Amino acid sequence: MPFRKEIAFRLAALTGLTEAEIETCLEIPPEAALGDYAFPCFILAKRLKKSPQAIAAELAGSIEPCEYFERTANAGPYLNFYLRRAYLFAKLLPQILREGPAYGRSMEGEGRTVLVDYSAPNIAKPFSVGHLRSTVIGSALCRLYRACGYKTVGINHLGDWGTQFGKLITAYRRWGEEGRLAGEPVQYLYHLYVRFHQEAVKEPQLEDEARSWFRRLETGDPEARELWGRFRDLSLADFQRLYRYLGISFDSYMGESDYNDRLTGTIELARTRGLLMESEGALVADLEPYGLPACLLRKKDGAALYITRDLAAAIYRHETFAFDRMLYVVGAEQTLHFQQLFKLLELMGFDWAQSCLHVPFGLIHFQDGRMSTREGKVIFLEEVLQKAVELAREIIEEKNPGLREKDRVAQAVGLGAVIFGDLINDRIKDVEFDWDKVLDFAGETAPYIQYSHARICSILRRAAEKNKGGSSAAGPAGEGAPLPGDAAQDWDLTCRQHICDTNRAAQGQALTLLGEPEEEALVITMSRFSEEISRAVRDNRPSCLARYLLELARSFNKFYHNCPVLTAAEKLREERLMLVAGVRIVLENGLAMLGIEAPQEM
RNA sequence: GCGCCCGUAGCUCAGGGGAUAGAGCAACGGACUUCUAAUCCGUGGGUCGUAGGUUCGAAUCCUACCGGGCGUGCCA
Repeated sequence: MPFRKEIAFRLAALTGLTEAEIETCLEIPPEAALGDYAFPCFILAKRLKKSPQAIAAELAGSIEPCEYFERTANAGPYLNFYLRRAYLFAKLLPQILREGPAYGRSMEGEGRTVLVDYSAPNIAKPFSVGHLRSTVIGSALCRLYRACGYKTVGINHLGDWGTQFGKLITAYRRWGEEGRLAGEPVQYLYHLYVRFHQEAVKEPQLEDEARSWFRRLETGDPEARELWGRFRDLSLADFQRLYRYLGISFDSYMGESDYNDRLTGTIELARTRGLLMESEGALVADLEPYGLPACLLRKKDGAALYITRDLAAAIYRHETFAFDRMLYVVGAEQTLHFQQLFKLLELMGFDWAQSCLHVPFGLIHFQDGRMSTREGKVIFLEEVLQKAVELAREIIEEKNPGLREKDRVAQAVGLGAVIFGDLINDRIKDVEFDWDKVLDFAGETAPYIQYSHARICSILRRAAEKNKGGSSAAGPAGEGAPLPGDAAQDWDLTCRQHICDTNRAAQGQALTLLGEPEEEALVITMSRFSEEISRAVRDNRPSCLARYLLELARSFNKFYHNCPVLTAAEKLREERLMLVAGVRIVLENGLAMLGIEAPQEM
């Protein structure tokens, strides 16, 4: 809704401030009684040589009511704007119902392409909860940018190259058993990886052997290539199973190994730009003049490094996708790496280096220290997801044993809880892994939002049944709970029918009966949906949207407890049905942007 | 040593120049003959790490210090 812009436009004419300046100062008052938007007048005090209180009073007197705002009032140094309730109920609400799944989408990024590099697990290491953050944050960012009209390309830059493969080859040649590899590939490779590090403590020459095997891999040694290929394929298949389960997909799986034939060219380019010097047999870029430590592009044994492959990948991506922006959703511990990467790209003459952005996030750790794949101190994502889904299943069994499609609902709720748990907090914060928290489905969680959504669906379903004289259109059993993601079925027919009815009603009549504080709070909160999406995109922080959805769900639950829908008098019932149908749309669309399903029953 | 990040209620965290610092969890007390109690209502709970500074105004910006995390050339 264009409320902020409207205020900025009107105040710009009266104050001489620019619209952008005004928009950035606008706030939401701490109490509903103080209005819906507020402009603090302090910044004008000096210029006008008047007290902010006087300015607020003056402005309040010279702003006429309009379509959006029914009045303005000064409260101390603030100029407060009161949204026209009739507008919200009669215009915004029908708009939400009309747009349905499209509500919240915008075209603000039209014509621009954003690459998002995320997940990027190390092949041949099991997927741990540590990898979840990049996966879930990156996936949400893709969906959010897409919702804003950007063309997005999600890239899974697989960690399928590097010294760890030398380690694995070494370990497999020493202790490997064909049968075990075939049986449980990822678990077994992990076992070998841990064993390698255990043995390497006693036998340090293992590390040299591993480096040498990696070097042979790089030069195309057939035995090394053959083993690497098998490790890679087996692991990738396992990851893809997990991504499918999580409902996450990528546009490209190009990994580190895919850039091998571009490494020499990349190094040459850096050399011709005068960026490289030799030091102790290695090729080094001196970044000292830019306040960064020097970085190695090639080891003394001739093998390339992570940053070399990242340079090659970035160049390739810009050639291929001509992106306007590229995000690297990678842990904060790699901040320095990306500073060096971006600086090198710039020095190599790529002006698009400034379009590259590291989107860092904090570490997941245990109470007593960090997770470590090498030491075997990890929690597998698979285990977390399984436990969450199982628990959801138990709760369903206890609370709603008659529910159809229990497994699918349990999956939506369990996965939702885990995904949301990772998105709710500012990504930069470290998080302590805590089973109790992961398996908590009450309070600020996805199940809380999903439950609100399911309750609305239940109201809409009952209303539709009532309208049809008891005959249900929900399917053969009449109690169906189809889940989103099921193409044609993802929208319960009864709900759809009902929304069509209310939509027709909305066009024909003004909504005049709504006006309880809970009802106003709902529609005002809904009006902020697109603002919150924009903010999440602007700051690359899905947590903004996650928190907003909680607020809306909380607001709905208050309404639910204070304002009966089905038992209200007929006209009021119709209007309230429209209201909750709108809330349902926002909840479902918002959850979808976070990669979370919204079951219609739970 | 140097660099970056974090420090807000017992716990987990919002708020990132503006009105009386907010949620959830945990604790205690209430609400299911009424649209799903995975819910709602109420109570208690704060030197916003410390000390300075900038400002009409600081949890928010700056400086220093303290505490924790991460990084700091042959890993990714």
